[in-house]
Amino acid sequence: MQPATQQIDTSFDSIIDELVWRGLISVSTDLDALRSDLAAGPVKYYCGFDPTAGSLHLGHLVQLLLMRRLQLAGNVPYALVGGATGLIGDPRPTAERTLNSRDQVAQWVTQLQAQVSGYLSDEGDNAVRLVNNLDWTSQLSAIDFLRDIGKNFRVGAMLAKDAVSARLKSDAGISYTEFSYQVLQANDFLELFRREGVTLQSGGQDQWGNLVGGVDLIRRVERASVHALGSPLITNSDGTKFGKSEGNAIWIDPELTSPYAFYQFWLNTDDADVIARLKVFTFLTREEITEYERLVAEEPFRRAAQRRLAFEVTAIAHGASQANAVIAASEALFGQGDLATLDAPTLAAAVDELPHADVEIGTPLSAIGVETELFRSAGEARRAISQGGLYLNNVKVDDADAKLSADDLLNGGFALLRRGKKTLAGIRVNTGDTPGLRSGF
RNA sequence: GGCGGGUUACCCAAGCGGCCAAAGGGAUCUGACUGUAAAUCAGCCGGCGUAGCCUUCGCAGGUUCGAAUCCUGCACCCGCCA
Repeated sequence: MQPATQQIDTSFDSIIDELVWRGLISVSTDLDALRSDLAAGPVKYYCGFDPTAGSLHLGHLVQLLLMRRLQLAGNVPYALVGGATGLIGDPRPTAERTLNSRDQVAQWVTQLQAQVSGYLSDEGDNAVRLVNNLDWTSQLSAIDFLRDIGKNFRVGAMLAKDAVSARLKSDAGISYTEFSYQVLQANDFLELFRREGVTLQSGGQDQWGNLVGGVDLIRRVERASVHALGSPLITNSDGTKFGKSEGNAIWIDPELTSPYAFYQFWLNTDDADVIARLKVFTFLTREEITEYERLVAEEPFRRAAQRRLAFEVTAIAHGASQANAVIAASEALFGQGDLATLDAPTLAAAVDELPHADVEIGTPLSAIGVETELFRSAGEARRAISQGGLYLNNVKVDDADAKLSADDLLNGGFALLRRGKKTLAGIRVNTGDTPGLRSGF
């Protein structure tokens, strides 16, 4: 199975029209002005990613794909990783951030740059440029900052920004450090405008205040009119937060969220959301997505749209071969066939995709469940078993004290433990070929 | 610097000497129904575990037979005044 080619949909007159159709623009500066600038020739644009963790997550993926679409339309992307802004911290609506060490932030910058460059082409005239705002911020003295930059900002306007006013109203208040964040980000836009001629910044809707901060600053000091695009926060139709599974973020780093878990996340997309997700997260054309819209309406039980979505996004993030491997594993594990009929290599590959444990015959199933993180504690495991929520090789486990026996092993010495309907873990048993010595070291 | 208010389990939030492992809501989780969906209903929801025990209510001490609840000190947060 091959993923869709990354391309723009030529049935649209302008890339802007495609972005609007995909639901990627919720707020913007003058769209018609931007449309004509884009029609006149390649536009240089940027989006910033602050290093607040060692990996980007699905919220960032929206921005990366928005950037990619603009790049496919011939424009020049500048991917900014905020080595400076990451040291300050964007005000969250709820509470003050804990500052991370400089070493930590520097390390995250390196990691995020590597991730970001995987989503944007580095070939041709409009290859991606990686920039770091620490390059122009680290040498700035407090006096320069206050005289040259700060003078352009009115406190009244700064206080009016949603991010700041929300915090002022909350119990947490806001530090001067975080209050200053918007100045740094506005200055980034100005620097990129001056140095590189960047005239468009995109970002999430929650960044809108910061985006227009840059636009205003450039208008004020350079007398130039530049653009900003804000994409909507992706929300689930049932009101829960998008991009979380069991309360944990879905990361694009395969070490943090396995490709299998990543694929399963998308596969479980709600019918009510799946078309919107195809628009945002895949390169399928309008025509193809319209067809899936029909399929969801007429035969939702086949879940064709979810399957395609899961495959496409997994391929974008982890590559086509990994996406196909994960599909094969999912089909083996969720297929109708008897697990006992699966051959050892198929099982081995499937177990490899799952959290798994190497254990010995006689280990209590509850302990295996804890080791594979199916459960947080033995008590939770016992509780689940008593509620009928644990299965060994698709057979419900009745006894909270049940242990793994040799009869439970499938081909190749594997077994499968399942919590609830769809959370799986693999069990591998060392079949005793190795000497049973437990020499001290 | 002064005065007042606050810090409870994943989140919000009650409790104000024993009936408190701690109300209520949300989230997560499990079951039924299903399409590895949604909605709905039911259960669970600190740890170990048959009873029972252990660790928790910002931190450290103290009073008491007994403290999340009272006292002292400390830290942090919010507001008003200077």
